[in-house]
Amino acid sequence: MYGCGMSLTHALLGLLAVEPRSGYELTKAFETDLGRYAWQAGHTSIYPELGKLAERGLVEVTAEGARGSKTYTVTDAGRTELRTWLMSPPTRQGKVRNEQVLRMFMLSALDPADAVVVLERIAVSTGEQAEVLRAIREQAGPVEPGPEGFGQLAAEYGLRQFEAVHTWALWAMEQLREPVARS
Amino acid sequence: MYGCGMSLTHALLGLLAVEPRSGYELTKAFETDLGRYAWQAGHTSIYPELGKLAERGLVEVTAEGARGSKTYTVTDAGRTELRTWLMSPPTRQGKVRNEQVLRMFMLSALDPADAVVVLERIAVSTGEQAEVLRAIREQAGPVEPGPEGFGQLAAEYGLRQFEAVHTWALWAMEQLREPVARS
DNA sequence: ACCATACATGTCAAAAATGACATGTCGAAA
DNA sequence: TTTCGACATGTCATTTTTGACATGTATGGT
Repeated sequence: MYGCGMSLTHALLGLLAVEPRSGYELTKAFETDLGRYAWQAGHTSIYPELGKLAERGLVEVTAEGARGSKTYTVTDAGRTELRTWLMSPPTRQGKVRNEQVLRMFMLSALDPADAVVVLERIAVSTGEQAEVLRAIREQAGPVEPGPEGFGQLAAEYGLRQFEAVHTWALWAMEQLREPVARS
Repeated sequence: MYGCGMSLTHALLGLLAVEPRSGYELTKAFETDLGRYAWQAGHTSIYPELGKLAERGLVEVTAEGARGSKTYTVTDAGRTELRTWLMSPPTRQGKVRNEQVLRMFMLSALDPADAVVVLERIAVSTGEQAEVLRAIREQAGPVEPGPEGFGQLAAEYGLRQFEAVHTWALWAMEQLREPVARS
């Protein structure tokens, strides 16, 4: 009976399924989009988890390089485990923790004037981040097959997410500024 | 020096700022939209946290009702703490953990045929959930001032989120089905 | 030769979260 | 009247996560 906090396990398995990497490289991956939108983790949880994964036979150390680096590769058992997780319908909804979204939900604790200030900041921030991703998309061109293509899928996901929050924030400000509509 | 996992603290403070509630009612609140999109927590973390909040003078027990229930009310200090948190610009990006989004990022570990199956499921699921929220919005009418109005803001946020993921999933399926565009 | 920086891995105590267990109340239906 | 389910609060051992600390290597600049 293994514990149920399997998400880090699968995040690691998923990254290694694309290509073998060292713990250090995996840590870097969590500092980009993956960690920003999907799942954050630091090296202090990644290294021990890699050890457990190796014990369970889901990954293997296939090379040791300079500066003591160890390259991990996913095994067949690991691939099976990952596919099972991805293909299984999410029975109970997965864990969700997002501090930014929490702030939005807590807006009701502010008076409307303060809420508008916070919404304004959200609108600016998401607008900028969407702009960055749009620029990246232009450079990349059409979606190609293979791992890079999948990366573009994730980037597009992030872009649409930011755009949605951006327009929502603008809409919400409008609602708060406009006094209640009279009949 | 208090720990830095302050999000549950502020979630509780924010809920109590709208109206006084018991631990049980707060737990229920985390089982709805708040827990689904923003921050999940069970009663086993809520009750101890309420105790700590009371110790720090941020909330008070203002009534004890039937079946041993205790109604907590936020104090002035609690309101100040909450406002400080909400109005402070998010210096380093907040913690993010979302199992669903993680699955989307890990799609690259599947072959395109399997990925399309998963995307299909996401599209159906988000489409349904968006439909539910749209129905709720129709019943509720225009956004009004006060706490209910803010609740509508959060609902609209959820709706737009689902719509964005829905159209993204459809788009992504299109990309995967269509073989690479020839020049 | 020295130094800063990025590379690279780890431990460990403390804090936080989870799941299992435990206890008891109140109202309504059978 | 008894039993069921919702109400209501809690503990506790285990697991998970974090932040601080610790160690050492290769590279490029000065």
